[in-house]
Amino acid sequence: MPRPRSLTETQIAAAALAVIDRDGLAALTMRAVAKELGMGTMSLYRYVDDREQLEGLVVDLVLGAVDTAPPTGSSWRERVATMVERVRDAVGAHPNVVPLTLTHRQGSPSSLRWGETVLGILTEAGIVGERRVVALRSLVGYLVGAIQLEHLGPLSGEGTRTMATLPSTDFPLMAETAQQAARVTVDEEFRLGLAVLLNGLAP
Amino acid sequence: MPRPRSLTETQIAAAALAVIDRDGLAALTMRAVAKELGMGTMSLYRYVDDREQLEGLVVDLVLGAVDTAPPTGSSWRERVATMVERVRDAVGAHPNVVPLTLTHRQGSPSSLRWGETVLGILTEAGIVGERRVVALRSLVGYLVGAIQLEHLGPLSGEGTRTMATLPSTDFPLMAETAQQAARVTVDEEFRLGLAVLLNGLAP
DNA sequence: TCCTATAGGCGTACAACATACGCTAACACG
DNA sequence: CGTGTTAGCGTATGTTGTACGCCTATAGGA
Repeated sequence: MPRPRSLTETQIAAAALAVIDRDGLAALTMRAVAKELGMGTMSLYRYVDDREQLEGLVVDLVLGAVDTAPPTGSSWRERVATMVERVRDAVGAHPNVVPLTLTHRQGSPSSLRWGETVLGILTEAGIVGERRVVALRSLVGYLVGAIQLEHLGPLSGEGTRTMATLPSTDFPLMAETAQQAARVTVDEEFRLGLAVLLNGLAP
Repeated sequence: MPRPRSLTETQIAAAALAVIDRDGLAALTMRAVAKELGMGTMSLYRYVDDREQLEGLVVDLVLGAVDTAPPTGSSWRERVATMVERVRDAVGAHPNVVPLTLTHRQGSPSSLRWGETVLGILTEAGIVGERRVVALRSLVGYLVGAIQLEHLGPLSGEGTRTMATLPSTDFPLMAETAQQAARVTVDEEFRLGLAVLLNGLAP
């Protein structure tokens, strides 16, 4: 009976994501998103209660791109690693949204599906009960932290270079480690750290 | 020759931290901090270039409370765990600053001292070279991620309760895991996850 | 003792922001 | 062809970070 909506939540999230990808996270304003959609600013509020809700939609969109189907791989470690790396890749495709992924609680369907798949792999591997709780928690913790460090942290890219030029007298081990770290790819570091964690899950 | 400064950076950071602790992170405005210091708003800019720099001072203050002296403990794992938990405790004392700890690159002296001490323990344990790089990176990654989840994430506190009331038909393992997780303390989860990681570092 | 250079303190001003409110017009259904 | 509902939006408000320029407190030299 009433006038139909002309926009879907996905379209709105896509517009916001386009703004973020193009102009950075600081450029995410209600005005900018509305303009991206070709609407007036206040029209956006017909679809979204709040700026915070808009940010949530963006996170959902990015995380929704993660393939949550159980991967086919030989060992359970490889399969879990694949699941973790899928999230890393999805987020890595939109580096500017990284800060949002934390502020916004991920109770989204994508996150649930992802967790369900990972728990399935762990269960097949004989990890159940409290050990499974800790395993999932550790994996998510490492994933979140590593993504964060990769995109904002001191140990990656520019930060490593800065540390490598430290006064070696005050922090000799840090300086040495920074130089060694420069010879390791960001991808390798992520994978190797994940391997350490998976290794620690062994019975 | 000129008029002397009446405030130290620490005093400013403390005032900002007081505002954050009392009224939340959203209440951190230049006006609020200035009022907390009993000054006019613009006077703050004599000491700080930017709001971002002010946030950096707050993070430094919180992280500066971490004891970076090498702990006395039997095994190297225990000593590393102590170092990691010291950071968790320091940040946990001011939960509202958690989002700031990530946005702001930690090249602070406290972080460097902390890293140096941890690297020392790892070196004593015979972990050197690339393995040491990966070890430090994993530890920091887990630390950052776990803190984040603990304070903003879906797997802790209220989030767990929400998940426990999920439709068990769609996500049976997630629902089961959430119920099991409810019987594990947040502290226990953090420590056990850390133990998994440390276990994985074994040669 | 007074003078002066320097920098601290702050009032005002402005642009950008999120968002409340209320209007008008478009649509679906009878 | 009405009529009710809602989309779209113009206007207005309060809050934010911060540039600018004034006044004044202070320390060192005269």
